[in-house]
Amino acid sequence: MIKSRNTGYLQYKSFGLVLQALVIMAKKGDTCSSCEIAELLSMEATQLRRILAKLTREHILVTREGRDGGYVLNKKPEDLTLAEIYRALEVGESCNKAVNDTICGNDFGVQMKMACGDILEEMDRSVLGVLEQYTVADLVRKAGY
Amino acid sequence: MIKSRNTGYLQYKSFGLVLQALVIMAKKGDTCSSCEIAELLSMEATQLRRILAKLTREHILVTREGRDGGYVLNKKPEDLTLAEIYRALEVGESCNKAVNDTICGNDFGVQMKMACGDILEEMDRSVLGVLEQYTVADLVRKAGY
DNA sequence: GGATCATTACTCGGATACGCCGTGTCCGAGTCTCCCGGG
DNA sequence: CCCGGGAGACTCGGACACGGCGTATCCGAGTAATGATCC
Repeated sequence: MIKSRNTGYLQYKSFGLVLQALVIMAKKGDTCSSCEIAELLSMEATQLRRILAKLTREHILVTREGRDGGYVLNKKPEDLTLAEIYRALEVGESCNKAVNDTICGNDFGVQMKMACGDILEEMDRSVLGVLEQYTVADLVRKAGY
Repeated sequence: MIKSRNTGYLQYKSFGLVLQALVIMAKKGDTCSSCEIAELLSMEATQLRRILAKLTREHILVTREGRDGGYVLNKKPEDLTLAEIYRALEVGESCNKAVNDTICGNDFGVQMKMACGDILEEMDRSVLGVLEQYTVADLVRKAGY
């Protein structure tokens, strides 16, 4: 078993936060600063920025610095599926990693890795299959308004 | 946003560890002490006990104390699905909770909770659907020898 | 009036301390096994 | 030989410290808007 501290549960939290942030951006349809989003979510602006930076690296968001800057969606909400977000935040990867890190390198570990690998992949595909069916626009609609 | 520390990523880790432990028990088909399992997994026996205690509470395992005691499966491996284990460890619940805890109680939060609730449930059902198809006996077989 | 440029205000993202959860270690309660003595 | 009882040993699970990750705060680099100045 690999001796690694918890790395990754934060991904699930990030997923929840990002979904909300994206809905806010989609509703406004214009650049949103991290401060105004953070206030709506009752959280720290810096933490939100750290999370949104990941989406920027994946070109889901575009940042505009300077006065009246902020984040803008790089795609239309109806073209942005939740699966893309899930992948960008590496939620599935971190879950997979969490399980795999519990498997040590001895013979038994190698056997278990073979046995679990397929199932873990199937779980991941299954979740992504669900998330492919929803877009940010769907969330906006479901949220009312 | 509820101010709560991370509670739950450990569930995924536990899932991986428990899968291995159950395979070991199924292979042996007899009572296994936490020590011998922990040694195979290169981990602390106490940590393993903490996790297996959950399965005992759910009557998936039975503990035998005293000399030559340990843990025994309460069902035949071919009747024990991975979904039961997933549920017993509350993996899905903790993921769900992680996302929901990011949603604060203001009006926007209420809207988001409505919008996300169905999707989160669907994700959970999807994962459980996959795990229903596999049993511990399948893992033992896939692990080869 | 229109263009140019310095100032300003506001943004994002990295660096640094603090706090809580997960981990490691230890110990007690409980019970099954084993061995010995007696019938 | 068979049975009962006590010692022993090994088990699980709860209690108590330590360390690392997540969080919060701060600050610097960068850029777009603004207003003044000049043509």
